[in-house]
Amino acid sequence: MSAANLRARVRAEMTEEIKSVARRHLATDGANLSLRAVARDLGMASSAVYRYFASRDDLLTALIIDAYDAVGEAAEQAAAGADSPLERWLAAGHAAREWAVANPHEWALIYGSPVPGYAAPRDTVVPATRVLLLLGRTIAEAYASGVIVERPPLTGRFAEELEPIAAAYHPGVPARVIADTIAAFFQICGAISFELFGQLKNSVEEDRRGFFDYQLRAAATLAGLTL
Amino acid sequence: MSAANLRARVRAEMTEEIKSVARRHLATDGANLSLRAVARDLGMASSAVYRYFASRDDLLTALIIDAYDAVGEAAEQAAAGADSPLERWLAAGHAAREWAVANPHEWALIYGSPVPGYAAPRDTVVPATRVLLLLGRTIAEAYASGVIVERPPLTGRFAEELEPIAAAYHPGVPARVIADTIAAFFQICGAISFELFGQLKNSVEEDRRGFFDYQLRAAATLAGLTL
DNA sequence: CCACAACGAGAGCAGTGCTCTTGCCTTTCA
DNA sequence: TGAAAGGCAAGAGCACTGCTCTCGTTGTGG
Repeated sequence: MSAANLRARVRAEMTEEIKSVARRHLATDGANLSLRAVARDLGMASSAVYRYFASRDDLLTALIIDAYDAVGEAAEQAAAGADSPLERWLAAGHAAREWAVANPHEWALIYGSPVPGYAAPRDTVVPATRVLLLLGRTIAEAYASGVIVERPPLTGRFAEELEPIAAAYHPGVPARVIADTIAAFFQICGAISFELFGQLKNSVEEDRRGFFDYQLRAAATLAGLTL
Repeated sequence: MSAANLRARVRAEMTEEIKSVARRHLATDGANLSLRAVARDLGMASSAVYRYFASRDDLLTALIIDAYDAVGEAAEQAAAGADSPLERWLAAGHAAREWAVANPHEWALIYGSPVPGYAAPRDTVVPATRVLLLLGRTIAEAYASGVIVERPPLTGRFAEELEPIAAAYHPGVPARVIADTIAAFFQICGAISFELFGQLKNSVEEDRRGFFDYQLRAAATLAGLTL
């Protein structure tokens, strides 16, 4: 019993340790981290790592899922402490950015260019939607209490694709509101990525949080939240 | 004279050919393309490539500059054929997206995660700003003719960082208008990246152009353009 | 015409992901 | 309790990588 659990526990600890070291290597080598170097850091043969992850891509998948969950968790935690939709929106956005600033390479792993030759397995789909769903819920709640700006309904073929999704995740909320939330989400992620990927160099260098706050409020307006 | 040009011409052609093959490899291997494989495709020794590019990063830099110029050129061309600010905005945006869809890996190279260990040299700065500057000019022109929505001026520390930049590139245009244009630019790039990086999977699959058109108009509103 | 620089090829170094074999040691079950 | 089974780590090995160095060759400016 406890003996049987020993193996499993050791295995789980080892798996976590590998991921932890891999995350450190992510910071210097990005997505093409070296499995051999990770193994070296752990004082084990590279082949031994394959007992825990079938391939380097499998290790990456694990890191990706963890990253989605971490940023989702951070945003949800922050949002839980706010009591108006706008405050929740701002709290979630700032939390996401702060997590990204603290873990830039993990952000790049999930919102940056896809790793070449790497196809995201199904396990990543659900964690990947956490932040967007949180924003969606925030807007849905605001819509229910009538503080979302009234706008004409969606037109065009893409509306037919978006409507079932809107109905599934946020029943009762018009697809138009969801579309605007998605647009706002794109803007937020774009802002974070541009900052992290160094595209803000030589422009806003000091007050990046303030700049992001401005962006975040613009996104809120875009989503229909009345400031 | 003509003999002197021979070497130079052959060198220029060879350089272009290497870049061309490298661009093809970019499509399958992304930023960690193999210099050796490129050399093999060209029927030359890998060491010979080093006569043209000092390192793989140098090759990447050349590709990055070309990519910035290509998307900038595409957007400018499209914008030139439009005669109202809104039309110019939409034309530039769609042109950028279409270029990105046609050259997804080059888009990833310039707007995706930074290549680990790669520091963008100064040569990339100017081409990198072409699209944003085009959008800025479009909005500045609209502002001059009075069709930009009037909004309160910027506040906060970042405003002081943004004002000199706004004044330098678009004199007479308030920093607030520039900030909103940047926000719109972030949203556009975010929308393109999300589409290209596969994050739209299982949502909008068919009418992506229509969806992007919606995003683009939302961005225009964000920038203060009256639809 | 000739010294020189540009050039291509090949060998070589240190590193990579991944596989396969070998031996150890824990778990499991008769 | 003892033996079969299986998880596990290690090491060798394969084909690959970026990059350097050396060595002949070839085009070029003085």
